[in-house]
Amino acid sequence: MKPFKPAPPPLPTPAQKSKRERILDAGLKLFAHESYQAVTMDRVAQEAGVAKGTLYLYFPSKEELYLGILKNGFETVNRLYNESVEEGTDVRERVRRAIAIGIGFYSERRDLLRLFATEEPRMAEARDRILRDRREESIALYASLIEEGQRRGIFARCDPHLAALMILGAVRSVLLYYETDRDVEEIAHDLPDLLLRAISTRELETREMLRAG
Amino acid sequence: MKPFKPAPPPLPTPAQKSKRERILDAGLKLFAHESYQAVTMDRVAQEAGVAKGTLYLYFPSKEELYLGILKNGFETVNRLYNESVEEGTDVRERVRRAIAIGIGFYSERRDLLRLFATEEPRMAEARDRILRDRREESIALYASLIEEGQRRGIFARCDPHLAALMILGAVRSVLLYYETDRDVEEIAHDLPDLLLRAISTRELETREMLRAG
Amino acid sequence: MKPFKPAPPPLPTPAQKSKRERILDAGLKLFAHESYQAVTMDRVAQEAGVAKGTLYLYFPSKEELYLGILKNGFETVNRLYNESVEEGTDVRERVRRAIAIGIGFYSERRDLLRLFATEEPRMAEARDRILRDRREESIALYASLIEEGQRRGIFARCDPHLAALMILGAVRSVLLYYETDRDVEEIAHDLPDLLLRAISTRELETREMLRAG
Amino acid sequence: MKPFKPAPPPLPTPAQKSKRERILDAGLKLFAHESYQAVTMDRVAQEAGVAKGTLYLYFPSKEELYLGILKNGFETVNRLYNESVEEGTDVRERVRRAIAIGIGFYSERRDLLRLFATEEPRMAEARDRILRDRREESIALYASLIEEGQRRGIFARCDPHLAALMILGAVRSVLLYYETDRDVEEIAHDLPDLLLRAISTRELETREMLRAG
DNA sequence: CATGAATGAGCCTTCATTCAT
DNA sequence: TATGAATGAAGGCTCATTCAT
Repeated sequence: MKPFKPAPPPLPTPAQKSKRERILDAGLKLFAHESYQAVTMDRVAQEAGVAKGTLYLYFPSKEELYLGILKNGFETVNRLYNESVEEGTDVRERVRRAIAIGIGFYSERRDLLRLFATEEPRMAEARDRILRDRREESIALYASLIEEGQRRGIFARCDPHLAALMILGAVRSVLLYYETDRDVEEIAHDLPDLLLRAISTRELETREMLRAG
Repeated sequence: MKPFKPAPPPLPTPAQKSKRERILDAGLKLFAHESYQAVTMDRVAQEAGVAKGTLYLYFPSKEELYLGILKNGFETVNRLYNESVEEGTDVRERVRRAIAIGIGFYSERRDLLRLFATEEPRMAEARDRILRDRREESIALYASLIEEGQRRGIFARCDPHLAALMILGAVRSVLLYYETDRDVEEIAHDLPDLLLRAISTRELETREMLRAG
Repeated sequence: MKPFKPAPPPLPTPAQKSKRERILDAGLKLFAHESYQAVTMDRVAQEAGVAKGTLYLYFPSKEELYLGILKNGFETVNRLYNESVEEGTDVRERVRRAIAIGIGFYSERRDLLRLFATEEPRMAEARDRILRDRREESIALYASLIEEGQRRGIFARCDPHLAALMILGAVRSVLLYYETDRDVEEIAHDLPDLLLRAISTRELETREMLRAG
Repeated sequence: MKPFKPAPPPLPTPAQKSKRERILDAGLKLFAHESYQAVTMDRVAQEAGVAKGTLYLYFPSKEELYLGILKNGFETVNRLYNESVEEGTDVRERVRRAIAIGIGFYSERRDLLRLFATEEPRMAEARDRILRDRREESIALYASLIEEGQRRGIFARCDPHLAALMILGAVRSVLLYYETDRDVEEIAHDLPDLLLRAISTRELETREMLRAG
């Protein structure tokens, strides 16, 4: 998958970032590629360019550092996500956009994706809860969109919860494992297509097909 | 999700199993629920009912034990999977069956599912390779089925690789997170329905709909 | 033991005290109740209401801070002790007064008592020396009083050094562990009685008893 | 103070002792001379001639190791003390013997003495409780002897609790600080003399003096 | 084959001390 | 003087691995 924007806007150089940000960045980079236990505080400190003790000025423990990274990631996601959302369009378009935004967003933030996607079993109560909450939020979003579409006769009768899980799983899977040269924009177009066909009523689909020629 | 078969065929009791099997079982049970690093050789030994030193008679290291569990799991999967496959039916039916078998199989083997689904990042070269190989095998299976269907005009024009990832991701997602009272058989029916609609040509679908009434 | 004076004369409020005094007070309070190593410079600074760096403006190290507290304590003891001493009375009375003053003094200064009484072994050469010097000073005081009494035939023949240690140990023990509702004044009367009987000649004692009734 | 027995019976060589005993011995030696926090597990291990991990096979934590040493010490004390006690003699003799035994016992076990005598503030709830219990046991012993003596008219009217503390404090003080060339046996004779005179009735004393010449 | 006591490298965390402001 | 963020050496504890029995 080719990244959405080959050249991201120049980020502030490390020197401009706060220590806290440097630590969060360093942690994200490491935790995204290695298991919780495999990442040592020594290496986080080294990667962040600070002394080990400094980590503990900002986070009381490794556990809290990890959770801090997670929470920080979610805040980023939510902020950027909310900026991208447009209301008012029809349900099919909103589903399409939700999927496309997700793909575009994470394709630029591989580390965040890996962090969230990692199913590290029972790392900690707190971590599990955060991830679970996040997941359920997403499921609820898709499920409610689907229910709305069903009420309007646009989406076929099916278990909205099941369909929502299908969508989420498909997106995750493609983001993590789709190794290809195709542009992200294309994927962000094709995958929603596939998924929308799965849940749309035939009637509508057929009509669309006819319209499209 | 209600389990497929409430009473599985009586497995050999621990006493009848070889030491190696007891160790593999114990390891699976533990690694499925806790991170690699959180599982200690002490606890594996205790769970298996053998002395710690004995583990090293069968596996040269913790790493190899983990890989052994993984490999053993795949052998089980492959053996049982192959027993279930029936050739000759049409492509749509084969896709449906592949999905349904996957759901049925793993819904009875939660530990195995968790072990495979756990994306423990970069635990080790070897481990990653095994999981990746496994995944690519599955992708290839679905992709080739889809290509076949496309050649026969049953499946719509789409990127078979992308569609295969969609299917795998959807199945994984539903298996891991679909918390419901519905029977597994129902899920194993509904999810393939959704997924097949995503990839089937409209013409066929419409015809089917008409046929179905 | 009930304190000697329920309401001590109003001490200068923290605001009036110099930084150095505030640090010494804070340190005394903490070191009296926790081991040297358990007291952190952070907490001393917090308790004193100054920044951590400020501690190092007044004391070059934690060790020196501790010694400073010790020395300051001894200066206080000596100053107040000297104020209380009255010369000229007979030996028995001077022994009695020495004991009583010690009891009265420390019963009002529990923190100081705890600090001196704490036998933190080998904390440091310097500290040990200070405490040892202090102890030997006290021993010498009592021993010389006893010797004087022996010369005058008032005290029985015994090892003055041994008797001095007995007195000091008894006072320390009672101050630290005598948990009772009796007034300190009573203790400061009864304990010297006991100790004086231990060292006085029988003849004298008997005579006194007769005199007392 | 010259030790009671210059040549103790040949102790089992380190090789004969169990690992647990070696660890307890090493710990006692270190904790007796340095504060709890100043003693590192590394040094205990080195002193005991075992690897650091081995300590944790026998004691779950440094804290428990310390308490183990304390408890072990008390068991030793109690066992040997009980062996030395002779009943039936008169109260004065029993007090004298109690003191003398204590002096003799600890003069041979300086490390144990230092460990018990160390007033390390608030090291831990558990430790404090053990030492306090121990102390109160001793106090109770002496107090009850004194009360018995008072009932029989042998001891003078005084606060038995106060007198008990005097005795304990005196013994502690002499054991810890009496640096002299005199034999322990002599001390073990002289100190009880002093202390008994403090609590005995004059009448009796006078009679004794007359008897003695 | 089987055992489990012993080992010691490695990690999280603390805290005395420094120094730029 | 005063501050407090930053440092990094050191300590308690874990656990994979070994090996004598």
